[in-house]
Amino acid sequence: MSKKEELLKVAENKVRQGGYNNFSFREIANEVGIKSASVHYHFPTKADLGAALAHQYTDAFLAALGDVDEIKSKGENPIDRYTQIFRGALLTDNKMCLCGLLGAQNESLPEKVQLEVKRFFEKNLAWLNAAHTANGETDPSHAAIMTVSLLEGAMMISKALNDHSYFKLATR
Amino acid sequence: MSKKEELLKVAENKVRQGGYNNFSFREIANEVGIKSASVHYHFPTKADLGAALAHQYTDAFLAALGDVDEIKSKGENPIDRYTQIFRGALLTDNKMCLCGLLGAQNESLPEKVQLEVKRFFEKNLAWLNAAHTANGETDPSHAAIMTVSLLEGAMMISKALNDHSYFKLATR
DNA sequence: AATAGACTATCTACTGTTAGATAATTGTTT
DNA sequence: AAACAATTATCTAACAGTAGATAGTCTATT
Repeated sequence: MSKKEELLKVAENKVRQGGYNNFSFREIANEVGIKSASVHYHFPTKADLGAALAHQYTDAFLAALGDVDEIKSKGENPIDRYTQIFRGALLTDNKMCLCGLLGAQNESLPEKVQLEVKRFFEKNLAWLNAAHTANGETDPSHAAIMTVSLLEGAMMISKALNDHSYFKLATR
Repeated sequence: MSKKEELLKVAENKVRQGGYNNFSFREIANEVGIKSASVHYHFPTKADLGAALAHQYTDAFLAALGDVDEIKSKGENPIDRYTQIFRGALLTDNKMCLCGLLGAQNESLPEKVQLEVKRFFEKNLAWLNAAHTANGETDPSHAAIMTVSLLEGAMMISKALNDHSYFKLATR
């Protein structure tokens, strides 16, 4: 793994724990074994790093989701798949959704980062819309916002109460 | 309004925009017209201020909710009341729920603050449990976590997309 | 020779925090 | 009523630590 990739990985964990201000160039540089000034070679500004982080996260998330039609053709429910990916993020990593946390603190973020967070949710809603449509829902766009809201909210509250059983209960 | 109250008000707005790290003693001192050192007279440490903030927010929230039985006796639905209070927080102030944002970044917060955030959600769930019970729900504790998750999540996503119509759609 | 990727060294601005002083008010004792 | 003591709320000044960022240098690999 390149230093650049290592930096993103380390920063992602920190942001998912405490938001955009929860990492510094010095910290992540130390953790991957380079100097803080060298981080600026890969990411000119902190906003660039934050934007790259959210972009990469979104791409990985969409890749994990896969194609709605393909899921349907296997006889699976895409909404179950979606829920499982959220569950994995919380239970395996014990971390918030990166873009959920960034979205909540949206107003204080550099514009570059805001745009990437927006992209995450637009792509999510589009995918969920397609999924609910494929499921024959009468109001797929309503169902889409309900699904993502419930999951992000349940994640947030499970973190706040430090008890994942709340997430499990909400997604039962 | 006393300086102490002013400090809390100003800090609350900043935290609701960008989280716990989105205010400094200097900033809030400037905004209320005192010196940063004087803030420490009212709140020894930043953790004390954060905890006071969340505690006050919770108390005000509970006061606004009122008593479930009283609401029922007027023939109103307490869940509608609950939803309306969230809606007001988002549409009027254009701000996140304080404890929602803090809950999301829980891991990075001082323990004092974590405890107050936990209190917020425990009190909310208890209130919602009573409300759903009064409404005759078959599984009130499940309904309670669903309600608060959906509202917090919808709030987060509306902030992320900078479009309150998503909240309206989710709470239709 | 040129580029990539790191380095050293430094900058300015800001962080929470503390010490110590001051003035104004309030309460208590003479 | 006057004198003393304590409390409240603020101030100035300074601290050590951290923030993101920049300029210039070195060393490999291409």
